[in-house]
Amino acid sequence: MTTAKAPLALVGAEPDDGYRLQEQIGFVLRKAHQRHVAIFASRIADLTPPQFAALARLHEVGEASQNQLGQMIAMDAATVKGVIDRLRSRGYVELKKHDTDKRLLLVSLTAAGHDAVEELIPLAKAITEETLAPLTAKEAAQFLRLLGRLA
Amino acid sequence: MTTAKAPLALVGAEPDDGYRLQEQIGFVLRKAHQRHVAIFASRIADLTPPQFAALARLHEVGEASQNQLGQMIAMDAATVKGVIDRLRSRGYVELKKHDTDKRLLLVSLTAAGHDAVEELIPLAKAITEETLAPLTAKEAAQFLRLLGRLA
DNA sequence: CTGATATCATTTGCATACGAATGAATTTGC
DNA sequence: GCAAATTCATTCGTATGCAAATGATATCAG
Repeated sequence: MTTAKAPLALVGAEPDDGYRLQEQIGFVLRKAHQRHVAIFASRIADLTPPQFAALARLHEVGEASQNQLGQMIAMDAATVKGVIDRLRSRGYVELKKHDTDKRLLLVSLTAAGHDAVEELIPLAKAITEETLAPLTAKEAAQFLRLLGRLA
Repeated sequence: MTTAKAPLALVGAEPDDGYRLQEQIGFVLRKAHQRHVAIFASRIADLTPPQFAALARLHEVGEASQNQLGQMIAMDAATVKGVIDRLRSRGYVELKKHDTDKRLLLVSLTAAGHDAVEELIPLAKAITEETLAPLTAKEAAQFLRLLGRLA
């Protein structure tokens, strides 16, 4: 039996021993996300990515209850409420009660919100491009495809 | 001029018009990260990913100042402090002042922290595997390689 | 040596993010 | 029809995450 504490020139058969944080998907995912958020902030200073996601989705679908919107942008009810509150205080969205179902609070873009989204969409595309800049076009497409399967 | 509001059976030559949140890297990255955190929580209930990252890094390097540790796990000083505080209140790490440089606060694992990391490392590997499960081994390797370039 | 700079830890304020609890309103099951 | 289960919005508590300010300490420049 081998009594060596550390493998000397190991033959590639002992994958269990080393643990490197850099190889853990979560750690790298977190760092990539951080980098993206920084790029976003440098180009769109007055909105956060979640806020923009809410506006962009409302621009697509027109109107939704808070819960529905949350599902559409992967946010739980508590988080959505905070995001919508802040967007409302800036005049980008408005709330109104549903006609028949008194539980629902419908969210929609104001005119200002609509204008803001349309102005920001080109910037958002540029942000995606800058985030993917370290990759070639082919790699970026591959990456987006795989990332989509993990999300 | 065309007055149609929506393109009817468009020929695939108009990439500028559509904006789909699903295609924005940040949105998908955020969702993938959320999914990973959920997997992590289901397997390691009593630590968060950042807390585990701090423990794992200390396990690698032995001892570091708060700022150094922050750089090693991509956390700013304010965030590190909170994470270390919580780990300390659980007895996983301890702090001591640097001998000569009175500004530095050195962080290191306690015996309990050391044991915890070694127990959790196999679970962390399983978490990475589960997160990458939607991909084949080849795709996962490719994905990790590309993600590393973006992080 | 000393004033300017830099570094470190800390604190505050704001913004996600989620679990859990709550009360109001709706839908289901029988 | 009506009790049970569900849905919705809200609130609370905890945990990142970052910008900015602060005070203590160290280093650097001249």
